[in-house]
Amino acid sequence: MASQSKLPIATYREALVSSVRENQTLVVTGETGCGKTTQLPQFLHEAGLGEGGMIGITQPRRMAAISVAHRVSEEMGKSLGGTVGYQVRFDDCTSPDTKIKYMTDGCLLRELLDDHTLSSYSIIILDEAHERSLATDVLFGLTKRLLPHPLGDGSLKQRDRPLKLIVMSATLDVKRFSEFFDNCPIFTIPGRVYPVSIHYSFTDETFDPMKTSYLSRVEQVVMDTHMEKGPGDILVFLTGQQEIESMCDKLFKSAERIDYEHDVLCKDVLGLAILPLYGSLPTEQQQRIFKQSERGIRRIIVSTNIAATSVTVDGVVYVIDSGYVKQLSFNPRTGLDVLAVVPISKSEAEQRAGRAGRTAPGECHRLYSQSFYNSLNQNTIPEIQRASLSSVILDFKCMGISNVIEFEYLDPPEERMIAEALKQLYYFDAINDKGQVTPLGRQIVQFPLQPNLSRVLLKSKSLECEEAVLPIVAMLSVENVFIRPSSKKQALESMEAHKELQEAGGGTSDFATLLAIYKLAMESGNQKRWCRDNYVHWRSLKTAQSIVGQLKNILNKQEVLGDSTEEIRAAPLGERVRQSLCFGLFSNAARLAPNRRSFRTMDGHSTVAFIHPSSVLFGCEDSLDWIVYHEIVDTAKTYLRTVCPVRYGWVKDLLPRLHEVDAYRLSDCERKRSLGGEEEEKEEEGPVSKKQSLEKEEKERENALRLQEKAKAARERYLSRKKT
DNA sequence: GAGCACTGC
Repeated sequence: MASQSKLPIATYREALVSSVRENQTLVVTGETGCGKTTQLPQFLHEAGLGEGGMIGITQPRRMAAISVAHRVSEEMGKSLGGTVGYQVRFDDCTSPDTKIKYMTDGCLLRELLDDHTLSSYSIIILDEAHERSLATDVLFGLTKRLLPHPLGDGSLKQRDRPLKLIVMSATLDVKRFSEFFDNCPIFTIPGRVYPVSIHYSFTDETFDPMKTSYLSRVEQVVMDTHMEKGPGDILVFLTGQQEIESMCDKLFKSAERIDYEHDVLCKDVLGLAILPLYGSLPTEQQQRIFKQSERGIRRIIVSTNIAATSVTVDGVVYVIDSGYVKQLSFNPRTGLDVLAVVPISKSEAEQRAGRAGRTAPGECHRLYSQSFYNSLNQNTIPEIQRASLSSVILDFKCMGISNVIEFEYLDPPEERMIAEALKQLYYFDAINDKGQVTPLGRQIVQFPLQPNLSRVLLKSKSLECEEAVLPIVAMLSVENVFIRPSSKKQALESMEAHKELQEAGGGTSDFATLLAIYKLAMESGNQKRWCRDNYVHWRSLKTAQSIVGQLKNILNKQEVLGDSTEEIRAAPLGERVRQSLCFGLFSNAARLAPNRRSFRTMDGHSTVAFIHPSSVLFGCEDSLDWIVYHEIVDTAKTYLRTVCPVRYGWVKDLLPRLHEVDAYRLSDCERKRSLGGEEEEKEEEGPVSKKQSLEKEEKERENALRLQEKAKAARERYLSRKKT
């Protein structure tokens, strides 16, 4: 209790409670560490505000939901799972007594699918809203519908008592949240953060964003900081695993050199510990970050963006910020996911700098110039505007939200992103050509999978091969299972090991390899050891195992029409598995080109692509004809990853569907619905002209961009001439 | 002949 009352939020207890009491919606803002996440739910509970139902608090991450629930139950002196509980995937720690429930945003979204009015909650708190995760953004719009008119749209009034909604966020961009909820009040809690001084390592003259030599600059700034500055750990933000590993090597070498030349470096700092930090790092190695450094040892943590939000590193006084991040975006024009290195946003830069001021005043060194900073976007583009939306759109359709274009988004995605999602859903027969959800769509939405994988799984049940397909689908939905070490010797060893696993799968398809890995690991006496010996990520495999269990439960509840005839039953298991894969992934079909090396995709884009070198079928192109793939990635070339040969006979009846309906026609169904529909005679003419006008718009946009580029280049040429 | 940031159901 003593530590609790010291939190900045304690002073505002009464004011906060009455604010919540008086308002339908409220935005609460305060820096990390002010105690809002742990204290506010307790205040509300103790004030009796949660009597009509639970107080639900969403978090973007599992770890946060679990650990916060632990802390709060301890503070309240109750056992976890009673008054205070949590729910994350695979782990429901709640009971009928639970009054305060911490959960992931994804979990609440799932719950909303079964209970459109969230009838078991009296208050919903959307925490960490500034992070703008896809699920939280969707929850913004969905919960708003539950609020009484005129705030909500009045479409859902079935709740016997109105829901209260609280949005919690760091201090940035809070006004927008309030505006979204009809200018609801904003409650600000002062935080406890130390000042961080900002230093730009470049001037405009010395900084060239096109030059990627910033790694050597990183090394120099880190070593300078180490040599010249007082105690405190150094946190370096880079973009990816490889970059981090090579930077750690570099730093290690130059630290050795300096050690040799100077003997003792800095009065208070006797040595260095150089620690890499990124998501796929084994958990034990990540744990080293949580341990405080030994006295006199300075830690240099070289990290991806994971240290900006997900992992808290204590003791950091110096932050070195590269200014870049790796970010995944979906390109609706090509249908490709692109993982690219892009400049961070201003708010991301602030977030990184803030990591230096958690325990003492700190310093942030930005490896760019002031004007580069000025040119950055204010905020990162929210995930909902970057991600593929097919799952979210299907969720909407199943919740009875018929018009997904007019839905109230905090930041609406581009219409072509929505159109692309509708098209995908139509391909899978999850919606019909009028944009209405089909019975298959209602089944697909039950699974925590990408829609195409749900379809694979459902087909496998009707072909009676789900025991083999379940692990495959699970393995496809976890992060990459193959470990690729950076050292040469180990890299060779890992390749040998992976070759053997491909052999074990029969060498026929990459999906078969995944199944073989799953089976072999399960059969081995010591899974962890087996994984280490075979260069397979144990963590991913464990997750896949849990997913298999979860999917099996859901699949058992589904009624699947058995189209399994005598003939099908007589077919070998491998055939049936491939047929299931083909049925779900047919929009990812590709055909061998006449050059007998490359493939052309059948998704309408007719992209030229190659089988990825890591595939078991790499080098066997000549013997193939039709394949389906799980992923298409644009790296050195356009590659198809995880592929499987299929028969033309399996795809030929499915493929026409890829050309049956136009994405914008589906969008039109959405728009028509918002007008009240029924304008039948316009059906023929409307969509075409709409499509044309959209194409025109697109063209105009492209032209404008091209002109901008041209002008920019001309200006740069001019400026450089002027300089010389 | 490659190279995957981070979450979540």
